[in-house]
Amino acid sequence: MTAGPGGRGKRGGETLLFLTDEHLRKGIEAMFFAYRGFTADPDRILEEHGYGRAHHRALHFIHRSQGTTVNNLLSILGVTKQSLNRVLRTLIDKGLVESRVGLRDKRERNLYLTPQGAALEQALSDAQRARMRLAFRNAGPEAVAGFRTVLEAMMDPEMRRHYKEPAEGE
Amino acid sequence: MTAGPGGRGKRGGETLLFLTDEHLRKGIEAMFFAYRGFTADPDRILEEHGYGRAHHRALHFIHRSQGTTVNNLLSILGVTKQSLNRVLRTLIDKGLVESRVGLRDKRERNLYLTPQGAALEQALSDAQRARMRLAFRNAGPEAVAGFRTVLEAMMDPEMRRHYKEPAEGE
DNA sequence: CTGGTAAAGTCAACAAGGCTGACATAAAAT
DNA sequence: ATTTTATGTCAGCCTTGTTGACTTTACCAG
Repeated sequence: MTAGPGGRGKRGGETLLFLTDEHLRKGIEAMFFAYRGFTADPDRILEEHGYGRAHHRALHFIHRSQGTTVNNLLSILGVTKQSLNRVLRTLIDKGLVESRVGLRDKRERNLYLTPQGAALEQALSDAQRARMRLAFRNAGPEAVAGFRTVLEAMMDPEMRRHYKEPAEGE
Repeated sequence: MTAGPGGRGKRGGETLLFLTDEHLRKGIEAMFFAYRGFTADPDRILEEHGYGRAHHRALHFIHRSQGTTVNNLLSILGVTKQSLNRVLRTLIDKGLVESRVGLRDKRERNLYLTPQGAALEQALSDAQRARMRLAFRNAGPEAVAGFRTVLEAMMDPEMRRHYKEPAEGE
């Protein structure tokens, strides 16, 4: 039905793409299985501490942009504030995250990792990076570049923005 | 504001392969954001029909290997039989999947998509393939090869087996 | 034939993490 | 002075994962 032939006669040096449904199905399954591997190691660590994947995501993005606001985190994570709040509350209660009243705007809360929170984030991302480092090394530099290029093309534009501008500049 | 405090410099041990922590972090975020895009389109369709992502996965792998057994599906999906059964039951009740008693082994159930199930699977994978096709086309053939190589290296070995041997040959 | 094992299905209870809706407070903006 | 914004919270619901216990049916080995 959807047997669209690849970019036949692509301009420039681009060779023709062989985009059969079968080819694309393999790509789909690759995403599925690889994502499982991608989350497996952190998941194991999180479980030991009684946290979940949602906590990992919050820790990650707070670490990436220390001092970020709740609203910014919401738009990156794409969940409701009630959902994020449940996670954030436990992180704050357990002393992994600190919430400081905003300086310019006192309605905002600026989020920071405490030393304890930074330690867990470190452990999680060490585990995740270890697997990715191995994968990258086995695949080689060109494959890595291709990997990044395709993933970026697969993002929603909104998310691509968050990806390319890690800062909370506004 | 882009650089957090104490950003562990770009002096990882393996500088030779440019695998800095920063580089790896970008890879991690690429996976996160891209996976969201990857599931976004099917999710929308599923919601209209009152199904969830778990139903999609079941439909996908039954489609891929028509006649597969419940046990095989369990090992691919990596969930408990109670969890799968809940999903499978609704798919069978709603007439999307047919469960036939095994021929060689009557304890087994061989799973097939009904015309109705095949139609939904088609709609879902059309949507998912459309996005992937665009991403592949924009990225070019070399990037696609790299993408596949890295993802495969990121899978757990067990899952790599399921990935490379789509049949249920055991 | 019989006892053990395997495949599938089911019930019950629970947890994580999404969601909606309603509402409260403080601070900023108009 | 009023409205809007940022945050937080309560309550309830849904999906999808988990454990544990148990049943039925069928295969298989002794």
